[in-house]
Amino acid sequence: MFSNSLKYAIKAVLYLAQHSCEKQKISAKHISESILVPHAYLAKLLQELARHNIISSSKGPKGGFYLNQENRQQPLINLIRAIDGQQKLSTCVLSLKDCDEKRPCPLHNLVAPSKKNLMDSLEHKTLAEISSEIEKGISFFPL
Amino acid sequence: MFSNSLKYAIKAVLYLAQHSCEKQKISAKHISESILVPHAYLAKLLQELARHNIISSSKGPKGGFYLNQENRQQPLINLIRAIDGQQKLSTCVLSLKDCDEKRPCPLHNLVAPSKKNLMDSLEHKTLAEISSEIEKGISFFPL
DNA sequence: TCTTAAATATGACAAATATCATATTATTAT
DNA sequence: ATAATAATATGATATTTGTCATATTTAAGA
Ligand code: FES
Ligand code: FES
Repeated sequence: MFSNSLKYAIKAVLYLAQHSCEKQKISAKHISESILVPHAYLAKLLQELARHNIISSSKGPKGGFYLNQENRQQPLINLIRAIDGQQKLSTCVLSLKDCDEKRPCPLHNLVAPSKKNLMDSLEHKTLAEISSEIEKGISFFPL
Repeated sequence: MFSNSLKYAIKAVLYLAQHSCEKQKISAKHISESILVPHAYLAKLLQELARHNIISSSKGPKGGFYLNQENRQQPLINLIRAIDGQQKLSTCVLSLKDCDEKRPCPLHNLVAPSKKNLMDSLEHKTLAEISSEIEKGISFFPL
């Protein structure tokens, strides 16, 4: 459902949401060891996320990656789009040209409701909200 | 969302649902030309589907692939499992070991309802039903 | 029984994704 | 200023997925 890269990216960002702030930046190495993801690979993903302004970064000693307030207020879908690209989730499941309510493909009516539901969720849930649910014990993020 | 292989397989099976029966078998070559899928690749997929009893086949002249009554009564999920394997749809979106309502991962509550909804749909909709909707003009299957 | 049409089995090749490595650049602190 | 730290840019390798090709087996029909 989600690519490997995306899973890693989500884990890393959630880790940052919980352990970083403007004053407490975290290195790619530290993150990779914490969430058990190959560090060279994660570094690349983090760079991509920083480039898309999903996360923040600063170079040099005491530098690292972190989430600022603006980052935290973004919906999860932004992260997904940054890693997997724009279209992945929005195209027809059979890759037909125009996925259209007027001319639905044989699977459209079957999957469209679930998909719309999922998209709405991803569109509205912010990183801050997800992080807060972990803190409240509503969800669990094992490392 | 669905792999390329799966999309091709679904198209081929829907084509068979509409154009084949025990007395009217269709060759891989004919199918591949009709649904515009590379024929060597499709042949492999069709063989895999036949092996899993999603579709029927017979060798030799006048042979080919087709759907019998039993094939048509199967839910779409069987086809998906035959091509993409058992686990793809059932695992945690973050690949955590036990996706559990008791200990939901940070994305579980967000995606689980949509996923459950989709799984239920795929579990209950038969190939016959999908095919019938195309015939009734409820959905469209452009070739 | 022989030819032919088709699936089946197997494997080679290509492209995309995932993984690893390294040289460069920027920033902090001494 | 200089040394150390950490991101950035770039690219190499490995694995998976997608694509293509071919030899073998089975069954129909002449
Ligand atoms: S037309 Fe295929 S999913 Fe909408
Ligand atoms: S625990 Fe991750 S999706 Fe259920």
